[in-house]
Amino acid sequence: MKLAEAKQQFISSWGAFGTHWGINRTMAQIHALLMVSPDPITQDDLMEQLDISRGNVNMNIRELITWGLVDRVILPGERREYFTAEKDIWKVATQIIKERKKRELDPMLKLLSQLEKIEGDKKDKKTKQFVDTVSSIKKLGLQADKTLDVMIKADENWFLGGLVKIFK
Amino acid sequence: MKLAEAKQQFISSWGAFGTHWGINRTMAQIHALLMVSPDPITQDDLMEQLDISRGNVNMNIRELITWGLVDRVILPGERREYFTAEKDIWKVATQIIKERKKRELDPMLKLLSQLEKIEGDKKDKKTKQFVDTVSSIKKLGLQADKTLDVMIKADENWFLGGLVKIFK
DNA sequence: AAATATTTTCAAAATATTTTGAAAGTTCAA
DNA sequence: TTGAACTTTCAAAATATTTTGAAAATATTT
Repeated sequence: MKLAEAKQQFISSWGAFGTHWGINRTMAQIHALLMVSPDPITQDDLMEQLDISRGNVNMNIRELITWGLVDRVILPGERREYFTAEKDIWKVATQIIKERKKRELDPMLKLLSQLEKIEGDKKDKKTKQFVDTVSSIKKLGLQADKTLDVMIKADENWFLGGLVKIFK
Repeated sequence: MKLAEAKQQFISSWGAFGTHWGINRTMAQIHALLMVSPDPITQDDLMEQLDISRGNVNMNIRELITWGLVDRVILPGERREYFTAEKDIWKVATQIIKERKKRELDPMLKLLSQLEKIEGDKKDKKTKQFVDTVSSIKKLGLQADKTLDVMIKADENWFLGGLVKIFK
């Protein structure tokens, strides 16, 4: 397989993969292309290589920037903006974990705490099942929250090298 | 807050939550309702309580069954089918992890292995960046794969009680 | 076997999401 | 300050996904 073909496959699969994770296809594809591009590239490059409109590129690039996965780069003497993606995959992963935790896990835990405090007779079967379900989800969520915090703080080598041994 | 209101909130939030995870809103809502229902319920109950059509319920219930999160129950002397959800949240989590690993992680790792074997000069900057990116994603993916396998095999108490201490 | 109850299917309709592209906005060199 | 180069916005169009509901299939009872 040649580079061009492999690149296409990677971009296309990464896009499909992204849709399973609540990320839109194009955003994931832009991210994929930027990750395999050694040097910063422009919006026009992205438009051409992914065959999408200017507005689409602009929108999704900005979203990637708010996720902390892509940076704007100003090349000296150049008028146009260039873009580049974080290449360290560990940093990419922790960045994504950090953001999703903030956007999804934290609000969910907050809600579950509210719902636990429901008024009603604990002897009632329906009430009991509700509280039990909500509490156990919250418990698991809190655990995940702590575990992810540790992961975020840990450095790449510790994770890649050491974690499995601990788990074994 | 009363039970009815809390239940509504839980179902609705769980649905919204699900969409961030590639699960459709209705499927997540059905799952939520079944989780807080102490006894098995029918398709008609789901239709009424969630205000959705029969076909919709049927489709999503079957999907939940293939995910291993919901079971058909035949009550003795009853003609209609009833449905019930796994209530042990640890089992729910491991089941979801198991399925997503199979559906998403495994195929992705397979693809990345293919893409690594690209023909081309490693001294070429573009080729190098491509191989580096693909390899490091694969490495992280393999690690996640192993870690998740260990989690799936571990029992609930070990995870809920012991894991954090190890991480600290 | 016929009637009745229940479940499944799936084409069409409804809804939601993504994409486009042209106009408006911004920046900057001359 | 002007105008060319570039970026951003956003309403409308295109596309994708979800939902409906009635008909077909299946199962159960009489």
